[in-house]
Amino acid sequence: MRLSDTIEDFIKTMLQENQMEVELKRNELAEYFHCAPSQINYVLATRFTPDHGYMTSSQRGGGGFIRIVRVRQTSGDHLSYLLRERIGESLDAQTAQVLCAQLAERKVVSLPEARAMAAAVSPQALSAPIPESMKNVLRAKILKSMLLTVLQHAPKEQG
Amino acid sequence: MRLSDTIEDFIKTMLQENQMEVELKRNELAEYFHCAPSQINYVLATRFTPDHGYMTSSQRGGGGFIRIVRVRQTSGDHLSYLLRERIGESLDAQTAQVLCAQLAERKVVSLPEARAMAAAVSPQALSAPIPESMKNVLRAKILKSMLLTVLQHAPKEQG
DNA sequence: TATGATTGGTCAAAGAAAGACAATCTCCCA
DNA sequence: TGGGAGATTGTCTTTCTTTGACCAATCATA
Repeated sequence: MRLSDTIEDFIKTMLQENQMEVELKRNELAEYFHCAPSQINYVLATRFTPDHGYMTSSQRGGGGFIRIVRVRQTSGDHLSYLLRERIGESLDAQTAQVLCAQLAERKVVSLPEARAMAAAVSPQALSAPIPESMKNVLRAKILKSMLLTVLQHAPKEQG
Repeated sequence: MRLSDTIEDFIKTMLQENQMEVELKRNELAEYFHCAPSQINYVLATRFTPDHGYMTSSQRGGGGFIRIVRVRQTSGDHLSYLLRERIGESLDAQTAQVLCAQLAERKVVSLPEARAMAAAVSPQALSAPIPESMKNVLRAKILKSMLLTVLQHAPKEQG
């Protein structure tokens, strides 16, 4: 397994043990995993972004730290956020996969539905002789279309 | 026997020994068979396609791999019929909608899944400045991709 | 209040796979 | 025997990971 994945798992375990919020020391963690400190930043940048459902902040200097918080949102809010703000007119394949995974994790849609959505906007599904930019536009439309359909048939949410 | 056939058999044996799912290293396999790494891609492209009932994915960079998953066959090779004959290389919007409805009716997929699938290949989802023929090709690919993914995770069928 | 120690951040280069694609090569068959 | 489909190879590109050098902020303390 890749080091970055190991570190990712380690942090996620810490999060679960600490009410989805954790503070860590970059240098300590790097030493623990025998890696460059900047590798920690790499892991955060690629696996703990807002799209992944996390917020990070940090403080330098003596007693410095990195704080990671799992963001909570009601499923309805998340859905409208995706439709209104996040997806937009164009969406690359990678981001699309991340967003679909989050839909399931946040229980906005069921796991099978999330899988179907991810499949619909995967690189394989859209492999065709058209420019990547056009594929990204299609991705956004396809995903929105599916989300709207889910929304239409979703059971009404309790206030 | 041709090398490609040998590699094909090798992978299929691996699949049977590993619950129809396997991860391999392209370079390792190429070295094992004393061939160019790209030959592995050739084997995958010609013998492990969605039409053949396989889904592949991969990861580049350090610790990279290629994953191959065999989708469980439905009775009487119904899946192969759906992929090859019913969907084929191209599918117009109307036929796609009918097909999705049928998939739900015949319990090949659940109703929410069918809705998502229909939404993904609707005219609205694919509205873009590309020729209709291209859209139809995309429809077929998108639908196949979703169908395979859903069936791949479907509960085991009773004999 | 300056100053040095203590952290974390940024960025670019190096390394490690896999993908894309074109150029050959083989083998069969009309 | 010549053409074409399929098979093989080589090369260049892209993507992801790891590392390291240098920068910026904060704290402790003189």
